[in-house]
Amino acid sequence: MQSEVGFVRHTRAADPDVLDLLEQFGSSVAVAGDKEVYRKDDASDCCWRVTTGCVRRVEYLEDGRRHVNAFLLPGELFGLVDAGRRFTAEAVSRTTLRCYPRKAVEALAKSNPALSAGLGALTIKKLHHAYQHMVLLSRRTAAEKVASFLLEMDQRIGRSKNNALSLPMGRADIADYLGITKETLSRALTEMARQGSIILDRGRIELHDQFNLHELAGHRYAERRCAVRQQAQPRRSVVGALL
Amino acid sequence: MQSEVGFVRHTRAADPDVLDLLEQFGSSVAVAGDKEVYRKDDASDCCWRVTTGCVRRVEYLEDGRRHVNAFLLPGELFGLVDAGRRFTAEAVSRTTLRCYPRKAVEALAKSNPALSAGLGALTIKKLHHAYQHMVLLSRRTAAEKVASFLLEMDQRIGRSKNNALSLPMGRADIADYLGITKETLSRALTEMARQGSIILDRGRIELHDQFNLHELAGHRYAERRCAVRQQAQPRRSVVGALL
DNA sequence: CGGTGTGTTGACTCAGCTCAAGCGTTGTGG
DNA sequence: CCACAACGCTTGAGCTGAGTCAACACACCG
Repeated sequence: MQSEVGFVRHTRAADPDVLDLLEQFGSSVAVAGDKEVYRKDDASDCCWRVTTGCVRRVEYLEDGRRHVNAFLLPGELFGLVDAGRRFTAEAVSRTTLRCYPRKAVEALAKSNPALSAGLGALTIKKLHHAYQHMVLLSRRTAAEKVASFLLEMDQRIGRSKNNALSLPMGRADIADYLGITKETLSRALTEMARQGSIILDRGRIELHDQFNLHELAGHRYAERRCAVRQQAQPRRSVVGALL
Repeated sequence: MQSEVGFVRHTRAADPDVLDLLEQFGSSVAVAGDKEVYRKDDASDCCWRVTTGCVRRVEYLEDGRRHVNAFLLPGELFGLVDAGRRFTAEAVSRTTLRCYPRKAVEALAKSNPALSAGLGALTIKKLHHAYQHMVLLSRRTAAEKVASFLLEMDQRIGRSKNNALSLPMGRADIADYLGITKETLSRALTEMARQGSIILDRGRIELHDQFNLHELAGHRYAERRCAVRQQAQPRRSVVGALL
C-alpha cells in the first residue's frame, strides 16, 4: 500500500520528522485495551499520536453492525481530520499516546509551512488509502481481502526476528475492517495455512509464501514492489478523446 | 452528505468562490460520453472542474471487475488529489469541463491562503465522504445502499420542477458505485416503487416518500439536516425511537 | 422497420452469513 | 497449584442475500 512514496519497512509514519515538531505541546496518556480514546460527538480539542499499541477507529450502525475504518499504529497521527468526531477511537489493547491540543497544532501549522505541508500530505495519503480500501470492500472476495490485509499489515508493522507477523488486533476487529465476519476470516486463514501460504502460530502469522499471497490478493506481482518501474512511463493523454 | 457546512440545495461545490480564482488559467474542453478525461498512469499535468454533465472516476481490476469511486457533478473539481493517477476518469455522458494546469494551480495556492485553505477543506470533505462510503459498502444491505444513493444524489443534484430526480448516470455505473450488480439495483428500485417510496418514470425517479427512504437508508431521522422541509408522515413514534 | 443499447424480470447458484458447538489459553480465586 | 470460568478462535451445518445467466421489453435511431 502507498508504495509510491518509497515506503520502507519499519518506517512508522509518513514523515516522523515533521510530526516531531508537535512534541513541544505533547503530553503522554495511557489507555487500557477496549477503552475509548475519544467518542463520537466529543469535543475535538486534541489529536493524538500513537506511541505503542494500536488504536481502531470505529463506526457503529444503529443495530450494532460495526465498521473499523482504520487501525492506527505507532508513529501515526489521528484525531485531526476527524474533527467532526463522526467516529469513535478505541484502544485495541493497552496503548500509550502523545496528546496534542488542536489549537496549538493548527497555530503552528499556520506559521510553519513544512508542518502544514506534511499534514496535507498525510491527509492525501489517507484519502488514497480510503479509495483503495473502497475497492477492496466492494469488489474483492473474502480471500482477496484477507490476503491484502496480511500484506498491508506486514508493510506497516514489519515482522519480528522470527519472521512472523504479530497482529495487535483480534479477529473481530480485522473482520470489521474488511467487511466480513470473523468466521469467514477464520476460514480464509485456515485455508491459506492449508495451502502453505501462511503458517498460523497462535498469535503470530508467518507469511510463508509472499508471492502466492500477492496472487491471492489479486495484485499482479510486477505491479508491486518497485515504485521506480511504475512511474517510468507517464503516458501522455488522451487528446483524442477531447473534442 | 457533508451537511455540517450548511449544505444548500443546488449549491454546486464546497466553495465556488474560491475555486473561481482558478478561472484565469482555465480552458474549456468537451468530452463525449464514455470517453476518458484522463487515464490511469497518465501524466498529471492538469486538473478539471465540471461545467455540465457528469464524470465517473473508475478503478478497474485485472479481471474486469470495476469500482466507481466518485461521480463528479457540475461545479466539482477533480484530478488534483489523484495526482498519482491511480484511477481513470470518464465522462458519463457528453460533458464540458474547464481544464487548469496543475503547476499554475499549485503556484497560486502557495501564494493565496484562501485558495490553499479551500483546497484543503475540499480534500477533507472528500475524505469524510470516503469514510462514509466505506461503511455503506461494507456493512449496508443492497436496499440501504440504493436508498442512500438516491438521497445523496437528491442532495447533490437537486430535482427539476416536476419534483423528480433525473440521474445523469446509468444503472451499471450506479451499481459499481454501490458495490452491487445492476440486476440487484434494478430489483431494489422496483421494490421501492412497489412500496410507494419512489416513482419510476423512465429516466427520472421521483422520491415520493423521503421519510421512508431515510428509514430504508438506515439513517436516524434526527440526524438529517433538512428535517424542516420534509413534512412528516409520522408513521410511527419517531421520538420514541430516538430515546 | 430491424438493430442496438439499456433496463427489468425470472430461475437458479453460491459465497458468505448465522447459529451453535468445541477447544485452547488465559486469568482468577480457593 | 489446580479447577473452572471466560474469552477468543476455529469448525460444522444449514440458510439466504445477492450474484449469474438468460430472456424479454422497451426506447431510440439510422
